[in-house]
Amino acid sequence: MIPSTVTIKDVAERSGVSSMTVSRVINGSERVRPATRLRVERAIEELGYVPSRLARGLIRQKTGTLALIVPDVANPFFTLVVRGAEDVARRAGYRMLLCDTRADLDLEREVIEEMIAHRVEGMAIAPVSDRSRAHLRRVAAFGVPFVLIDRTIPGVQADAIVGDNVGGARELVEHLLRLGHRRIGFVVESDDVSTARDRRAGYFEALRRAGIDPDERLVVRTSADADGGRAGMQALLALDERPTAVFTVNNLVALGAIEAARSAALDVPDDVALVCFDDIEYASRLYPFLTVMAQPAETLGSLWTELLLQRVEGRTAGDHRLVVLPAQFKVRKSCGAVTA
Amino acid sequence: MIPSTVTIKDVAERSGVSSMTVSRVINGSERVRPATRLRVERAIEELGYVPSRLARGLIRQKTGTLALIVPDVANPFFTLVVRGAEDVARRAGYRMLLCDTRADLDLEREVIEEMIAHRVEGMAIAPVSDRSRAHLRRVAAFGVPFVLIDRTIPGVQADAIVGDNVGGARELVEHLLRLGHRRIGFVVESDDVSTARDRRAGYFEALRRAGIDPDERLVVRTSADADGGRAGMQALLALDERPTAVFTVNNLVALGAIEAARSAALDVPDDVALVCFDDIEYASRLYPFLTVMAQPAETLGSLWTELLLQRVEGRTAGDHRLVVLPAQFKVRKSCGAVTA
DNA sequence: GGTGCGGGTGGTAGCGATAACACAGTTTTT
DNA sequence: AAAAACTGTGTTATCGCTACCACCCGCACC
Repeated sequence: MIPSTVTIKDVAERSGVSSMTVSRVINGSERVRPATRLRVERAIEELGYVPSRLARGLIRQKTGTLALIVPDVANPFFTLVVRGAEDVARRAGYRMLLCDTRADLDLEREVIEEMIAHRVEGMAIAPVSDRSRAHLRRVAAFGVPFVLIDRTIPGVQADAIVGDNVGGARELVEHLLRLGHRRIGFVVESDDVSTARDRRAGYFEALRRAGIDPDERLVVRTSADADGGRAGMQALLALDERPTAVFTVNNLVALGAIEAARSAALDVPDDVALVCFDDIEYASRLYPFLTVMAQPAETLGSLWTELLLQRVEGRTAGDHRLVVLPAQFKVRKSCGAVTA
Repeated sequence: MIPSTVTIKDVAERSGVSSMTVSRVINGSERVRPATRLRVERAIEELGYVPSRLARGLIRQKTGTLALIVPDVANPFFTLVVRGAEDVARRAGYRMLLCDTRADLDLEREVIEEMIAHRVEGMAIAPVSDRSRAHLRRVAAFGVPFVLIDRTIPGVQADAIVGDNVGGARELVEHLLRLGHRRIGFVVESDDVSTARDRRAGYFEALRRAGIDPDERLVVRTSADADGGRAGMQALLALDERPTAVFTVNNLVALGAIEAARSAALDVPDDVALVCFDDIEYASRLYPFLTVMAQPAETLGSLWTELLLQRVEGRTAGDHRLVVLPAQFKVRKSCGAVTA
């Protein structure tokens, strides 16, 4: 046990050549006589030699690893991002270090530092909030290419891939307006996350276009999870004039909102209509009643490698690009027409 | 840009000491005069130096990384495993390389090879099937400690953490029996996955204890995803004497089964009762009608590091341990009593 | 005033791989 | 036939860091 790792020298010795020749065989160089190559390959086989990426990385100054940093891997949206990212990274010959920041700024700083120490060749980051700016500047200062995913940050120059938050939100709200809703609640997280900001903008834009004077009391700010959704919905239902429809900033918030509505003995969509951003794949199959603006999460996860590798390999030196992926509107039954 | 990475020598030069002293400062050695330490720390700060884990790993023969290899990160069960694993790995001072094998044996072999090349200090593997045996032998031969999670493999000596599949399945089926069901269908994947084998054993055990002669036609073998569930349910519904209740091997299969039942204009649980292994967190909140045997996925993901690190750090040299986590029975409404 | 000791620091040699060059032997070119 | 080009291989010098040992210094001790 613990066979003190076979090195290139062991292989060289066993096959009676220098380690350079072994290196050439490993790397598929042409400049090796077939007979020699065969001897080396047999020695590799017999010894079970696997070249160390550590050593190779040190001399080549490339580790072959990328980092993906997200606020919550268990969020169904990011789960798909992760799968898309892992897949393309591997196809491109890279391994992926996954970090979950738990939406914690300090933890984010810490893991970013660790990824720098690991000399990852690039990072994809869904930042916690605008306050992640300092962390990203550090990454940039260190010369590590990175791509923002899902969320942008004002003042941070970088390639970014996001969904169409303004347009998507507007479309969802316009859908509710077409159904006759006039008092539309909005449950949203803090404004220092770009997605929240943009969806808020879309919400107001839709109302303005419809000539509706927005009522600030209908906009509730909470945390971006199910607990927040529950609290937000409760707040909306407690209003004197409660909304007939509610737009929640994402899927988890929607879940909490539905639970709160049920607790108040209200039915979705009969008593209160509901729409949200992001789909919940499995839940939607079981309960196909939630109207959502589904983002192409897996695509979002798979595109970043392309952008990143263009930077890494120096194929793109120009301006930073913002890729906005169109969201897909899925009308289901969570928003009946106003009947009252 | 590309500030050609600051090295320990740059720091040494700037602070007027040797790189050994800088190394001592980085590693918190006592043997450094406070004044010197201060000078070095300032230089580190000014240059933005971050020590390379590559170089350190090469000399220390430790990379500080672990690998987690699962068949599908987007499966809600594994998603939780991933989160649990990432969390404890980081707390223990390790980074985590995540690999998704897509339940593909060839891909599994490939990623395992890559993880060996990366010199991870340990792996947690949810193997594709019993045919992963060869891959694990390779890992063992290389002296890399590993833990099996969720699935065991006959003949592979290793620490393992799994749910109580036999007991859980038996309990689910016994629940159906208590409700009066006698013809209980079982939709399961191939027998070369230990979870399927064990749940099958639990299914038969429950029937046997109840004195029921099992009908092999009620056991349908398909793939372990929603498509398989759909096909499996269709097959069961096409029987002359169709089952009044169905047990599916996991949550995704259950989703497909429900869809198939609906397509056949049958209601769950009124026309056919349904139970399954694994919960679907978000779906269950939205549609709280599925009776399941929930496994402590996140715990399963977090325990492995403990087992693994005991091996890595040589704290445990003894026999391999099998940790069986009790499953949690969640009775919801997907299994009404037999009314016909 | 040697000897011993421990604190603080530096020198040197690698970890395992590859880049860059060197070089002998063979083949092609002029 | 000499020069040029190519083939196949080895030598050497790192990559960035740390293990290991050497060393110098000041102070206590006998």
